[in-house]
Amino acid sequence: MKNSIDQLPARQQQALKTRQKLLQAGKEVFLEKGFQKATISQVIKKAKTGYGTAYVYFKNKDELFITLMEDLMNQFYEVAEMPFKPQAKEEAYENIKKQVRLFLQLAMDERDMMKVVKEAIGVSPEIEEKWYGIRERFIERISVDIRYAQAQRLAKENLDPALTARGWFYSNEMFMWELVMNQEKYQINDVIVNLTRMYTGGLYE
Amino acid sequence: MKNSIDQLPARQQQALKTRQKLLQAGKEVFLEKGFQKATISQVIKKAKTGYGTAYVYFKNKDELFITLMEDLMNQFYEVAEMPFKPQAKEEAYENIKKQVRLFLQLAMDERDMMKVVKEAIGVSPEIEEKWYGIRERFIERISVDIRYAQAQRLAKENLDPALTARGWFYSNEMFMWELVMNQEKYQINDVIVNLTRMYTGGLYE
DNA sequence: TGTTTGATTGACACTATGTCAATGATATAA
DNA sequence: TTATATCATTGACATAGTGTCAATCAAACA
Repeated sequence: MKNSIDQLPARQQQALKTRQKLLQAGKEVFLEKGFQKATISQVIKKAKTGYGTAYVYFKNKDELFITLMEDLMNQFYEVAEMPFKPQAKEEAYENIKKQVRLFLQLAMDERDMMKVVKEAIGVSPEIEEKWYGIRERFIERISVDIRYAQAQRLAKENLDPALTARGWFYSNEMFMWELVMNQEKYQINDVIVNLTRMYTGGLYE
Repeated sequence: MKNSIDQLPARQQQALKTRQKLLQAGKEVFLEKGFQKATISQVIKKAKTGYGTAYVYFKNKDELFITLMEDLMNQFYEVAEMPFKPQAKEEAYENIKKQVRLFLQLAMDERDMMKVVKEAIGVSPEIEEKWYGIRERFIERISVDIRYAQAQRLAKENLDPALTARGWFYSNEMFMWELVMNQEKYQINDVIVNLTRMYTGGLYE
């Protein structure tokens, strides 16, 4: 149990605690005010620290938010890495549906936070970059899956894996944001079924 | 020729001219600095007017930018309203390809401005709203097209027109932004062909 | 106990916004 | 022609946020 928090020197303990207070207060303020309207003053007030203290632990508002996002983003990375080795078209269809559901469900489980994330992506280049990392990870992974399906003669070979993966993820991502911002508008299941049908079979007879 | 600019009272002429100077200066500043880093001070300096003058003609930076966007947005509306009455699957495929090309081409022709638009969408709820208007117009129009194709027995009837239209537009939109931000990464033709193939025929055999 | 180290702090300099009372120039009326 | 009304123009001001830093305070150490 070396390095357990409660046997650190009291000074470092205190510092850790201050940092935690700032993170907790930050989360509350971001959820309440949104990203743009949240200010450092509101955070330090809620955390009961001095103004300068926030800047000791975080370079600025963006960095504070990125730290708060990290957990959530790691969960997305996990979904992106799901294995995919279908032996038949039907199995592929089911696998795909399952991954779409996990992706959308994760976003909906963290809906309040995801709303703030969306706002933050638009405002802060650093946070946008973080999200692009997730996106590219998904697309890379889906590309691999498509190449695998093509090798198995399940998928059409005249489609470019990278472009197809990208287009497919874009639809998923945008529906995700739509559901996050506008839960009531669509049934999550309808979205999944329609997306997957489109992807696997196309629109035309 | 009633109301032609040069027979208005000199005072109104002057006012019009001031407004134009602000718009021109605004465009230059936005293109040079981007949306967030553009300031009213930079604009009025370039327009050679007093600080307060900008606020006489525009409520704030957002309104000034929206005025500058208007032309461009109307061009998108025109693309959205393109007619679509295919008699056969091949004709549908060609029609769709044509519309995708117009959409992407318009964005690329106004690439510098579209970069700023993208940034502005993320920062300003009013501007985001404007873009959502365009998006919904496209989706509405595509939904109609899909229903038409379904009625003609060209398109699969087990797909929901509204959801399918939305998913399809999302792919197009996101590729558009990708091309705008990152021209060199993809060949515009490859994108069009792959998107259209996916949409009409799906990924799986 | 005295000294060093590092956590904490708020005042400060800076940058931007949006408002408004004053100014100046044009149109109108006498 | 002159007086007056109208309205475009203006920059100083109040406000609100950011990020920095020299000073302070308390724990660790010698």
